[in-house]
Amino acid sequence: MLSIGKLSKATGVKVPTIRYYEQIGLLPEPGRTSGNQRLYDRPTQERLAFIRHARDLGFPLESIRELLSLSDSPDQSCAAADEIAGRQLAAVNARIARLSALRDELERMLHQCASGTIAGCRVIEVLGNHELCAHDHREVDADDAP
Amino acid sequence: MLSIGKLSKATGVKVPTIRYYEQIGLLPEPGRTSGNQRLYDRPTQERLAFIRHARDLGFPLESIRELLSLSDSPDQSCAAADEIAGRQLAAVNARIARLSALRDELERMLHQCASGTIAGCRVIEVLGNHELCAHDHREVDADDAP
DNA sequence: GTAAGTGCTCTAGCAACTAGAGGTTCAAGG
DNA sequence: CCTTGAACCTCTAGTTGCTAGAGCACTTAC
Repeated sequence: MLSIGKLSKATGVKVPTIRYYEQIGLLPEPGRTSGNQRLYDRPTQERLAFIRHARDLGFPLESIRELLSLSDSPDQSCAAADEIAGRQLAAVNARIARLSALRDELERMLHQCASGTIAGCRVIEVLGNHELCAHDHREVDADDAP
Repeated sequence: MLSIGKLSKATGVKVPTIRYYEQIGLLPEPGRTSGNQRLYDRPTQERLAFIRHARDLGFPLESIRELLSLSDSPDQSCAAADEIAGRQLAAVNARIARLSALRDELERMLHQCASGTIAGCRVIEVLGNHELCAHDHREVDADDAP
């Protein structure tokens, strides 16, 4: 049985994040010590490792919730799990495509800059005038800000 | 002079988003009609187009704020603008690298799946056990969920 | 004149956490 | 045994970049 701090070190998930996962029902409410501190058993540790790994792979928490409930019923077909992973793969590919277009545009912008004053700065100019762009990077869906 | 709806159509920025930009000080408070409705002039329309374009390129609003204040002082060196764009390029490249690793891992996971039951599902198995991964996709920084 | 459409303000919500306040409990050293 | 400091507790609020909805006022076209 592990305290929340030990569990955090063991899985690489921060302490407040673990409590957050409990709050939203991804992790079960753990047992407590007499002094009301959380105590985690092995299965919960594995569950958290699963969540952590899926998050590392970019799965949203809602998908992880589905995957967890699938892994709780081992006799079902794994088609559902494949579908979730496939969706995630498609999303990742779309984001890569989008970001590649952005990278090209940013590089173009930077290469054109003669390092003069703002008045002639290509960076500012291109941002102000979409006509100066090589391609259309607007009409894609998701947010990609860091 | 444009109403907020017309401005929205002209720039492709949604009406509530325009009001939000005003609220956080990215756009100046516009004039109003006698009936208290916003009226936008040409410079503000250009400013919004600039914001929109920079957002499309993934710049965070804080960087856009800096870029806007730079573009207001045309005699300065554009080194600062270059630096911001360079930071954004670095961030985009990092995200592309990260996402490429994730894509590889997801593809590996999916290819290995024999489409049987959950009990033998590689997707679930790999997620539960990081040892089964080809490489380390964890230690990178930003969040990449869609 | 009236009805549809557009505008107004305000509050609350989304993902997925993170940070802080203000207090309790545990573990190790003396 | 007692103290000290780290780790724990709950709760609220903030982050980013919007989006949705309630409940009104105004404008425009017929």
